[in-house]
Amino acid sequence: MCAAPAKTSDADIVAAARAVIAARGLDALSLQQVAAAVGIKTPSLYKRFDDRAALLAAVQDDVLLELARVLGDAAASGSTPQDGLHAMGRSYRAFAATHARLYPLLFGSSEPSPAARAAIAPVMTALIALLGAPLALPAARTLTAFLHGFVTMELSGNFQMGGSIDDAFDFGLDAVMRGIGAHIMRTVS
Amino acid sequence: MCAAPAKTSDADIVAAARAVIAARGLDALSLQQVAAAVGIKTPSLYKRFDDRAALLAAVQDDVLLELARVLGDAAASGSTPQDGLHAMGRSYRAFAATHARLYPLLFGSSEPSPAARAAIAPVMTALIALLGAPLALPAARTLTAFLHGFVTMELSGNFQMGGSIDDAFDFGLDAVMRGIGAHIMRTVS
DNA sequence: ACCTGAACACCGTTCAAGT
DNA sequence: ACCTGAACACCGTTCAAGT
Repeated sequence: MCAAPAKTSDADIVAAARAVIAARGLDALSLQQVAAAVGIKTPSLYKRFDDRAALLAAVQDDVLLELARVLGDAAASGSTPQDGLHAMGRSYRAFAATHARLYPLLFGSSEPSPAARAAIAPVMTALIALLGAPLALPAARTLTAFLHGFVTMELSGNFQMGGSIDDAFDFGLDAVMRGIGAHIMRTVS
Repeated sequence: MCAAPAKTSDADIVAAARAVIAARGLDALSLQQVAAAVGIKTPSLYKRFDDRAALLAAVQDDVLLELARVLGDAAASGSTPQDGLHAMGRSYRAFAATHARLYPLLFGSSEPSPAARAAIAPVMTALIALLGAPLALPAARTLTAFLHGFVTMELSGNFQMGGSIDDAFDFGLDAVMRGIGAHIMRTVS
């Protein structure tokens, strides 16, 4: 029933694709390189992944799961929800810097994935503890929008007016955290 | 000296490329389509633009100049710097929604362009008036990071947890504005 | 069941040749 | 000066054929 033994595996292919993207960027990824890296020919990839987009989605999941672990660790490192959120914000930026060429992949596709849910879960948990359920969702969107926007612009070189980008991030993270907190103060009073 | 009269112009080519991207998206753009739209053959494009990237940069400039005008109008519509900034934030999101498939082009390249400077100029002016020069730069980066991140995630369909995205944007813009203001209050006191 | 060679329709880009 | 035909080196994808 198995005349041709498998030369590789789904996980090997994902790892090879991830390595190519990490080294040369998403645009430079070709299925030929991935196939060659795992020792098969290009058409064989289609036995395991529907198309290029499906392979990229698998790599995206792989990276998102790693991000979820990093953010979970950061959340656990804080003694208060505020501390945890601050640590997650800093870890997020550090993760993006470490995986600069992988990062654009994270927001490429739009289908809801368990990996994406896992990545935002610790943020939601901390915000629910801090602000309560009704405000946690818009607050999470505000925080993730800031983090994603900042990191994207930083990695793309879009901060071109000089000054310290580290300082801008610290300023911005503080401002967003305070803005979120100020809002609950005002609506509660 | 001019044996072959020009069938088209740089501006025509940029307009055609912009129209294709607006209709079908950046990934679907091919130089063949652009050339056909202006009535020439593909290789002729290389007499006017170095390569595909140069053409995209020209389209990016075209869109950025339009954005600069929209933001300038919004800034002028506010009677206070705060009002102007709020209006710019809302106009920015509206601009992105109207030009959804063009928007990803704006943050693609990283070379500093006069058009990009023109687009952020009204934001910087309002923030200098509001916070003073030293804080204006990190505040501008915080605000633009939030706006760009929010709009990117919204357009990519990355807000997948239900709830009103309009409400989240209003909440977030208020929070960021308040966070920026709160910071100056604290450092000034 | 997994892999491959060959083919298809497309890309961006170059360049000698036309007018 | 501007345009074109032909060619080049690449893509992603399909499919019949091998084992």
